Amino acid sequence: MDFKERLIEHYGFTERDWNETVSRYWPETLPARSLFLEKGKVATRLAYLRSGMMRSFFYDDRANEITTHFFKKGSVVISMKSFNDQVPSRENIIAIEDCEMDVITYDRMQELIREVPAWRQIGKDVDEAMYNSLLNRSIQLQTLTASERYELFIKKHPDILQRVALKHIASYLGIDIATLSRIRKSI
Amino acid sequence: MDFKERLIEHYGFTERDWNETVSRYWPETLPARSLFLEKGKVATRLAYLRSGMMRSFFYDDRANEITTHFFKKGSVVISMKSFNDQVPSRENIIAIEDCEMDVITYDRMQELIREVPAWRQIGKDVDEAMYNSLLNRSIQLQTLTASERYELFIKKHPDILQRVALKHIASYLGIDIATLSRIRKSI
DNA sequence: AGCGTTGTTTGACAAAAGTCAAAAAAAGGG
DNA sequence: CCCTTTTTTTGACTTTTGTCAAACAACGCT
Repeated sequence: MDFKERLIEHYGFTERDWNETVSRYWPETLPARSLFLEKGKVATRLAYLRSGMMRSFFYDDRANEITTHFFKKGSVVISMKSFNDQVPSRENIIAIEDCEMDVITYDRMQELIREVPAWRQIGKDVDEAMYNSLLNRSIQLQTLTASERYELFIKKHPDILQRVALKHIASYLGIDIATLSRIRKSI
Repeated sequence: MDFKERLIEHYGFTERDWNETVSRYWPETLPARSLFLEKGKVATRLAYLRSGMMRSFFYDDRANEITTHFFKKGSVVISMKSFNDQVPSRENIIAIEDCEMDVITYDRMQELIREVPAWRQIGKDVDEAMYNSLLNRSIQLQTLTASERYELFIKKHPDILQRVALKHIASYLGIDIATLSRIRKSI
């Protein structure tokens, strides 16, 4: 089911709603290793990721990159706090691979919500999905050992494993890269 | 600043808005060690905690209680997913001390949002505050050692430390109770 | 106040995870 | 394709954290 069908089925979109929507999004590409959002800047845009992969990260006190999220094809790329409140972002979002996306600005999104009220609900649902995934993640960090976290990760995200540097997965899981390497050998 | 003043100042409440609001909340008390919300049940209520303290928790595979959140005086007691989506809760919420609260049901809240649209924004703001606190928490679990997590916790929540069993703080921080006891001795 | 229950500390030990440094492997760019 | 840079693996070692069991302390209830 593609995006349009989902909007019609889930949110009762009419043909007009769809036209109001597509007229405010535009396609963009982002080459691998370039930033979608930079720390300190306000997130003015949100993207629907058609292909490729991104990750969000920040630097800890020793200047290590700490990865906080992976964005896969079909998901919404957003820094929730920065976009929703229009405040400077604390994290960077960077393309891991060449990406194709549909982009909308904050202002256009506000317009769209006025024109197509269902978008308010969609926004809420996106926020909620991100909250739930964060809740799962934090429970895992709280209760599982390093190898349990890794095994769960490869079970749930075999696709990410194939395409992302192990050091990013290690930092995402809160494991030292050398330790992760040994965990992988022992499985 | 009390609750009414905050609503007037922050959300532009009128006298009428305030009356619509208070008519839908009612005071309730909950004695220490009794449940505000039970796992498996739909969260039909939300509470503003006037006094006392609560915590949310679930059981892991070895039947240990895993504490996921502490609710202090002045905060909103809610199981976000269960209340917002009206689905069965995965967690319990229990009073740690005798609690006084102002309670509203999901249905009344929907009414209130229709009568006083600012409540939609308040709901969003509450959700967002919970998201941000969860994000901080998960970054801490991801990047800090057990003792760093504990030291940060006592710095940010000295009040909780005084009033809550250490084993709940230990499980909240993802630390074994014996290890926490040794960390405390070493500080 | 007394008693049973629950929570906390401690010791001895084991397991898990991190550190540092070097070597090996893989990836990126001309 | 080669060279440089980055990433991953590995070894030797240290530190951190967990486990189990027992002793001790605090708490809740009658």
